[in-house]
Amino acid sequence: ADAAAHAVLFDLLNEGGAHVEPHMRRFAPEEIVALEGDKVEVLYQVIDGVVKLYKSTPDGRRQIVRFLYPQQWFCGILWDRHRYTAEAVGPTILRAAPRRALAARLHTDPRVASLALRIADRSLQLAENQMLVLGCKDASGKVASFILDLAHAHHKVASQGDEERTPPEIVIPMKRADIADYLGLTIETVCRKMSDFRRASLIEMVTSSRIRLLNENGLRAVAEGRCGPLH
Amino acid sequence: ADAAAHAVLFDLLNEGGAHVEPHMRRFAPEEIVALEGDKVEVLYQVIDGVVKLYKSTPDGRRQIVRFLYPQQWFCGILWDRHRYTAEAVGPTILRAAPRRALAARLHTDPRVASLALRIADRSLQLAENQMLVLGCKDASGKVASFILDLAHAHHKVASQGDEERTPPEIVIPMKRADIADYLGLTIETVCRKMSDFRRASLIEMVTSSRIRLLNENGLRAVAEGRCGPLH
DNA sequence: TGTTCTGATTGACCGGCGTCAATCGCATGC
DNA sequence: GCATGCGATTGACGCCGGTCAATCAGAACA
Repeated sequence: ADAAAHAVLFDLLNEGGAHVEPHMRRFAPEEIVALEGDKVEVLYQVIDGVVKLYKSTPDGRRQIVRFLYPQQWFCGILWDRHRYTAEAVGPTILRAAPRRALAARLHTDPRVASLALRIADRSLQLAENQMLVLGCKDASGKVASFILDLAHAHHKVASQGDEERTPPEIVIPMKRADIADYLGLTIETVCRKMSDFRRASLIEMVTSSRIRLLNENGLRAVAEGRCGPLH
Repeated sequence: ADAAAHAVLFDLLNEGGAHVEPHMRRFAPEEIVALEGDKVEVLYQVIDGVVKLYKSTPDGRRQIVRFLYPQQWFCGILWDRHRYTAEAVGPTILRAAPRRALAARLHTDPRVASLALRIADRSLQLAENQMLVLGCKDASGKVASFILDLAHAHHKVASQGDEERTPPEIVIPMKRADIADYLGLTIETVCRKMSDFRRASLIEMVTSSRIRLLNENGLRAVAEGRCGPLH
């Protein structure tokens, strides 16, 4: 339902009088898409890959506010300047649309405003959920929550040989440092917790960036704090 | 600029065909305004007092997502159900408007959609800033940031005798437990940090709920992490 | 296939913050 | 005035997670 809203916005843009030509842009890993504080000239939609949005503190720390997955908009129609930096996690393809074209229709076309509202509201909901994770959960809970979110966002790759009765693989597209900056932890703690989960047979690590959920309910128990320390 | 948007929404509601009669409601301290999960029937605007919005975890912890101050909307036009609980901090007066009246005009009146977008976007910005605080800052930084936010939100009470050259008082309307749940800390840590600030002459505590900024730049240094421990 | 580099993992150590508990301060009611 | 109770404050103590450092694993490249 959310993905639908994101997909429709571009169609709206091209219909009617505004003959806008959105164009694709390709980004390399670690490449900056937009810099915090820069003017917002262009809105992006993720076509393929993942983008991280982060704010930096004066003392060099980073907080990743959100990861953007395919279909989702990097959308500051109302913003004069970017509130955070957008950076490609891996090789990424984005669709770009000039902000002015959409901003102009914001006050005339209720459908544009309504869709923008829906997208902003979805962003708000994600931010609120993340605040709960950041403020209430311990390290184990944070990492477990993150893995479960990944699993249910359908960013998984079905296991090729489906003959076996093993759960599908989950691809973790970002590196440990990004996970740490997203969860308010350090790289080392993220690693340790994932190793804990592996030792407790909650997950299986195919590679460091591909895992399998062996015990989803157990992981959910950890995420919700019901659960002692994993000896 | 933000307060203006909040104020205008009600005028929009009453103009035109919708003869809506918004009515005032009075709430006692700790009184629940809306419960997480309940249907959203009514939208509220704070007239006087402060409201806290919080999510609860299965294990009894709370995360206060935001404090609402006068003029601000508790606004889930798009929501089927409340995403968090709203509770009055002190004696509070709210103005209520039926959600249907606004939701109906969302898809026809661009001004309603545009204003709702502006409010949602502002909420998003506040949530993002709070994520930075929750994820990146230590206890001192969190409490210092909170005090500075209060100071600049103009919720201060000018000191009666203005003859003296002392900074104006800042009223802290919520109790320590609420501050703790907002910052992801415990009551004790909040107390300790405020005592640290007092001992370092960064603030003066007139009462436990009324303070004065003695050294705003020093407090900002603490908030931004530039600053050793306050011996 | 070997080299190199980046990222992931594990270990040792310790300091900040949570936990538990006692005390204080202030408001409210009898 | 005195009792009661809630919230704020301070102290003691222990553990989780940050810091520093070493090692491992896998990808990229010649």
